[in-house]
Amino acid sequence: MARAAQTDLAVLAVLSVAPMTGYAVREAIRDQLGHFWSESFGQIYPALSALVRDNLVEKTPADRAGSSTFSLTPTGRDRLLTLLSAPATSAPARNGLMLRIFFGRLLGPEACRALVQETKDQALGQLETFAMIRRIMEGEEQYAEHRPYWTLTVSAGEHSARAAIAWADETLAALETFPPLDHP
Amino acid sequence: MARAAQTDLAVLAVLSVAPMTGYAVREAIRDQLGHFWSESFGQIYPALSALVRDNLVEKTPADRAGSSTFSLTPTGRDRLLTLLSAPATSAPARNGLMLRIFFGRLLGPEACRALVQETKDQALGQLETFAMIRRIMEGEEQYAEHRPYWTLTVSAGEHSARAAIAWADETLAALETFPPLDHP
DNA sequence: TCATTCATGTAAGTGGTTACATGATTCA
DNA sequence: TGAATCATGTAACCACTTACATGAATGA
Repeated sequence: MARAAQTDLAVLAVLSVAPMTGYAVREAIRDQLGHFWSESFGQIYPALSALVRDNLVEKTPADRAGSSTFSLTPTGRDRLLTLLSAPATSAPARNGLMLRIFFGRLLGPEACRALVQETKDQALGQLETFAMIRRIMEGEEQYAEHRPYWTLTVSAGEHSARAAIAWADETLAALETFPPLDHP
Repeated sequence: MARAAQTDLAVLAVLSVAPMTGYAVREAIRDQLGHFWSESFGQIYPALSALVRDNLVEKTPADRAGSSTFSLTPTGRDRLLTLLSAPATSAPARNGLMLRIFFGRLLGPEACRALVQETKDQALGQLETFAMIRRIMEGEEQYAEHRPYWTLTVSAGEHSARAAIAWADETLAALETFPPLDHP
């Protein structure tokens, strides 16, 4: 297995939609994949260099402004398909909210309510964001072939956010019935 | 900010329920926190050593079998409350499934259906696991004060799994209407 | 002219995983 | 007697984050 296959995958994938600069790759990852993927800034350029070295990506000479465009080579496209077909390795779970709720007896019901309310507010905000993304996507015609798939990921985000809100409502109600802290 | 605060938090938290061996800490994290938290094996003992060095955890001398019990000191309890009160730092999102769906046009509807079906099956399995956890928790009386909080995290897992199933059903239906790959 | 955005990188540090290594205890 | 479990650790490696550093183009 190649090292940093995850980052390679994301970079190759965004380049498959259109050739672009490294800066644009970063923006695409942040703006289009942002709600389910992230690459830290300092990783994209090293990854691009390695991909160019391995002939998976082609770099056009820099113009006078110093910017250059990167595009997929045929080999790069093959590699992308291979990576996409490989099973997704999921990062180990680390949900700080759940850890705090699990040991909620130590914090007490009041502090837990605050945490849950915060989560609910975030989920509500996410729903608004997704609604906005849907509106934006309706207007764009150039990526018509991709749009049905993109919509599926938005829908997943919405399902997840609604689930979070439903849980939060139940939990806020339940926490009202919990006894307060003995040792405040 | 302390280094490895996340691991310290998890270790201190499980020790707050009862004193135990390092091995038992590992098992508790895997078995009780497993569905929302993980610590890799090689991190627990170093973390325990550091916590002992900093007087947050007390280590009883090893018996002839070489095992020793760790327990929270009063300072350790304070530190635990501090860490629990700090805002949860969430790891950057990296959802391999969503990445593959987003670029689903490259894989084609059939391959996507397989991925989504797999996700649905996993979620169904999780629901069974949660049902089992609920049954087990009903029987245990010794941690009665913690149980209401533990139940909240199980409920969160159930909400999340049901949301995944609902999304999967919608998505499987939608994918049937997508045009097949042009370049197979 | 000055702030913002576009653009490309490097370097240090670190949190975390994986694999290795060892040995006692328990129970079949 | 031998396998599985309990128990404790180390070492190497790596992916990733954060901060640093630089400079051109754009537009107010």
